[in-house]
Amino acid sequence: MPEKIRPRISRELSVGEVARRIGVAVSALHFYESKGLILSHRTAGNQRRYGRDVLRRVAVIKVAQRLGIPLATIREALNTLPEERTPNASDWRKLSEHWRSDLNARIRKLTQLRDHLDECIGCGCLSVESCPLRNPFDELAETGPGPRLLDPD
Amino acid sequence: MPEKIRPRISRELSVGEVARRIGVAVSALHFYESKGLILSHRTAGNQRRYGRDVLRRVAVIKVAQRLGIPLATIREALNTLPEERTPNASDWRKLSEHWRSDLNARIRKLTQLRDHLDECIGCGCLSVESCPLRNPFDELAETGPGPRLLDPD
DNA sequence: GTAATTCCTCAAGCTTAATTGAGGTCAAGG
DNA sequence: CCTTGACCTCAATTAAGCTTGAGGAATTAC
Repeated sequence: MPEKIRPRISRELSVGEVARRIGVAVSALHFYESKGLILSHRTAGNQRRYGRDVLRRVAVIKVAQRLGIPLATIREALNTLPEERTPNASDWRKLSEHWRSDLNARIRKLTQLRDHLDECIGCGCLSVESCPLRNPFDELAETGPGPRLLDPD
Repeated sequence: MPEKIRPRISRELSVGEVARRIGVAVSALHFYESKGLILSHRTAGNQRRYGRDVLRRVAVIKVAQRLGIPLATIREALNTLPEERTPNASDWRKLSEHWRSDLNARIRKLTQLRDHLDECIGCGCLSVESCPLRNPFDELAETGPGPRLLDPD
């Protein structure tokens, strides 16, 4: 046997390849693995090898982070993906639906804040009870009854 | 002189009073002071005393934090307020204007992200070059030339 | 006058999302 | 064979925004 199958051509990826291809640091991949967001198996020499779908997973992690979702929450969402098979388009779509309502809520909140900003900072009403900017409970208003601003979705 | 003017009735506030009235921890007020976001003077016994406008300042700090603005940036904004007199409605309004464009940019970004979410996570396009979700440079598009989504302000 | 609060300072700890470095191993090319 | 370069683990460090605790002083309440 003069030569093994060359790993460069196999569909398994090393940590450095994954890092280069999706533009994250190797240390970040180690970190994501330690937090349970991605999985790898090891070669005989204890090096990580990833299946191709890790590229998609990490891409999704980066997108979710831009949405402001913490890693722990991203991990939970990723854990809803099937483990027994490679996730398909429909699986990924479910993820994005999950986050879309979250995103809509956040957009709504920021929009509310913006719309009250001048009004409330300019005036003297910055009290927790009366001011829509200060009231920490308008979180509730987002999911509970009451008026909705923008994108009731 | 049977009794000093009672500090409770004076317009000066102790750190605990401020904390209770605006719903933050005393330690947070200490922290804001150490970071230069608020000022106090001291009694003969070295205790902090605040002018009334600290209530407004801290309320504004909390609102700005809900907008996602880091304390260092909030401090810079607060430093544009006049020191020689108590800030008036117009001074505060300038602050809110400063943050509004910031806010609009953030809302725009989140909205873009949302609009591409299904499309891009569902499909196979999550590459840094081609995908609007993955492209880290669409930050530039917000301040540079090119199409604008929502609220060109 | 004394007990209960409240306040003071300073240092250390917490969380998130990583990065950096030390010390050592693995793999590939010449 | 031997030198790079990529990889390994583990511990420490970073930054933001605070909180917690220790040890002690000031203020208020009775």
